[in-house]
Amino acid sequence: MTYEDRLFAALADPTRRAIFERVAGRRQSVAELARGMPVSQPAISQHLKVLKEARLVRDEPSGARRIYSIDPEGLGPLRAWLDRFWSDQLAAFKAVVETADDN
Amino acid sequence: MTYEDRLFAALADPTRRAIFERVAGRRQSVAELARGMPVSQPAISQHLKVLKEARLVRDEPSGARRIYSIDPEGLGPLRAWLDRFWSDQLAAFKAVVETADDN
DNA sequence: ACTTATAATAAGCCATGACTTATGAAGATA
DNA sequence: TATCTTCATAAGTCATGGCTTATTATAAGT
Repeated sequence: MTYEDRLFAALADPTRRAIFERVAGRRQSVAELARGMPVSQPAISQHLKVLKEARLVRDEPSGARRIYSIDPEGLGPLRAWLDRFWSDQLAAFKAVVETADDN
Repeated sequence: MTYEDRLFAALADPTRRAIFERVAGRRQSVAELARGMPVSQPAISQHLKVLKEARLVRDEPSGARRIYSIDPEGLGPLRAWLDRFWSDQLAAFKAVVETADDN
């Protein structure tokens, strides 16, 4: 499983994406996340593990708690991938599709 | 299942992403895709169906074949989502994380 | 008309993944 | 030390999803 695979897979689950968005909004602990979401604490921990392995979040101990925050560079590869299809190349391709019709 | 969910889910599978990338590179038929990939034709069709429902590809009949091409606007929502965490906001957040340490 | 090519769908199999409850480890607090 | 909180991991359940082969429909070519 490549790094890119892990990244896309991590973002695929809605609950996990919600966790990521919360963490991105404000760094917080596991219990705090669990309180605000309709799943158990272990579920949260499991999601955080996946997000961490995809380098989307970092964690830092703070006493008995563990504070999770966004990893600023984690979305870099996603943007890089996206940019391969966006902008000029895509616009050009779009034009080709609309005009030409060679079979 | 929301539209965003469908988009992320569609991109999560490596095989499906490979299909999308091929189609983005050059519009082609199902058989053509099947020939170049290590899965069966029905598998390709199933993936294309998911990609189409996520609005990532379009299809157009051409005789007995069906030509699939990229949908230029399909990646828009992904970029929109990404931009919510990128740039200014993320840079600012990164700075906060690195300087402050309020628990 | 018959055969071939193309592609979608149906049905079934199997691995993966998202969740649960139970438990244990590590720190904080009395 | 004893208790409470916090969090990760283990184990088990269940649904989903990606694949296969089989089949059908449609179009092309002979």
